[in-house]
Amino acid sequence: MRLTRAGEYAVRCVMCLARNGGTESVVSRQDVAACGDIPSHFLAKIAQQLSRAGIIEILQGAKGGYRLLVAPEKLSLLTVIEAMIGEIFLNDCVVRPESCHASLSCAVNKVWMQARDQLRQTLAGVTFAKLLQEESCCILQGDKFPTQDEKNA
Amino acid sequence: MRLTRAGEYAVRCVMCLARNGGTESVVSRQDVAACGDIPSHFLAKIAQQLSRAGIIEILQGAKGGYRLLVAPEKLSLLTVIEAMIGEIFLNDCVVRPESCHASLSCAVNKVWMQARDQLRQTLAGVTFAKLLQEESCCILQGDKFPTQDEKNA
DNA sequence: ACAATTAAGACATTTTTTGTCTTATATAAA
DNA sequence: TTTATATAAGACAAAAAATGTCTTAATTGT
Ligand code: SF4
Ligand code: SF4
Repeated sequence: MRLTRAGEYAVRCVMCLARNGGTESVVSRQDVAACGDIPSHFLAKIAQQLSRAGIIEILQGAKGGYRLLVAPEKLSLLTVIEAMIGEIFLNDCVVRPESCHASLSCAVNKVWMQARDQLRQTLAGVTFAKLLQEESCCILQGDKFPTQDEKNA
Repeated sequence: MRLTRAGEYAVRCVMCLARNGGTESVVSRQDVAACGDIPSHFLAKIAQQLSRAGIIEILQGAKGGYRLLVAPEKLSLLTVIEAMIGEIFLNDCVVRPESCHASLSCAVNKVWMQARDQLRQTLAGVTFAKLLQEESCCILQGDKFPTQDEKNA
C-alpha cells in the first residue's frame, strides 16, 4: 500500500478540519484547499468519499463547506485512509485468495497477511487527536503546505 | 507499498531457484517461468534486475539459465522485493522530505516513518530458508501457480 | 557451424492516478 | 424573490506507472 495523493489529501483535509473547531465548525472547501495545497476540484471528490464514509458532513450553499462528524479522539488514520483507498493490503492474494491457487498453503502469503495486520494496527492506533497534540501540518491562514512549485524544487 | 506483479514474480523466481538446488544448480528461464506462471519475457527483465542486485547469476548460451548467488539462509524477502520495486515507503515524504515543507515537523510523517520501519523489519526477518521449511508455492515439474485463466475465475 | 538460450532495450497496451470541466442544485442574504 | 456563493455529480482528459511483447544481438555447448 503506497499512500496515493488522494489519501494524503484526505488526511490533510481531516487535519485541517480537526484543527479548526473539530466537529463544531464548518470550513469552506476553498479554505481547506488553500490550507492543504489541494486542487480545489479534486478536494471536492475526496470530500464526497469522506462524506459517504461518514467521516465528514458536506454543507451546500453560501457559507457551505465541510464539517467533521467524528471527534478527533475517535478518528484514526486507518479509518480515513481506508475510506479513500480501500482496505489496505500489500499483495493481491491477501485480499483475494482466489487470485492464486497457492494462497492457502503459501508461506509467503502468510507473511503478507501478518505484515498487513501489523500495519493496519499501527495506523489504527493513531488518532487525529494525538496528531494534533504534536504541532504539525497545516494551519489555516498561517503555515501552509508547499505549492507545486516548491515541491518540484 | 503495494507489491507489484514484478515483485511477486521476483519472489516466485527466487523461491523456485531456492527449491531446486539453491546456489548449486542452474534452472532455465523457461522452467522458472512455467513453475511460477510468469510470462517468460517479463521474467527475463526481472531476472536482469535480480542479477544487477547480485541476487542471482545469469548464464547465457545453451543450457543457460539462472542460479541463486545468495544462500537462502542469507536472503530475505525484503532484499528481493526492494531489488525489484526500490526501497519500500508508504508516503512520498518519507523518502523525499523535500517533497513537503512540513515533513520535518509533521506528526503524520513520523507515523509513516515508524510504520515503514516496522514493515521493513518484518520483511527483513523472513529468509527464503524459512519460507522453504513450510511447504508452499511452486514446485518445479509439479504443483504450479495458477494460469491467467484460473486467476480470473 | 549450429542450435539453444539469454541480453538489451524499444515499443505497445492496460490500468491507475490525478486532475479539470460542465451542468445542476442548495443556501444565505439582499 | 432574486442573486451571489457554495457544493454535487459525474463525464472527460491527461499523466504516470505497471505489465507485457517483440526484435536484434550476443553467448555457449555440442
Ligand atoms: S505465491 Fe504465495 S504470495 Fe505469491 S501470490 Fe500466490 S499466494 Fe500470494
Ligand atoms: S503533510 Fe506530513 S504527511 Fe503529508 S506529506 Fe507533508 S509531511 Fe508527509
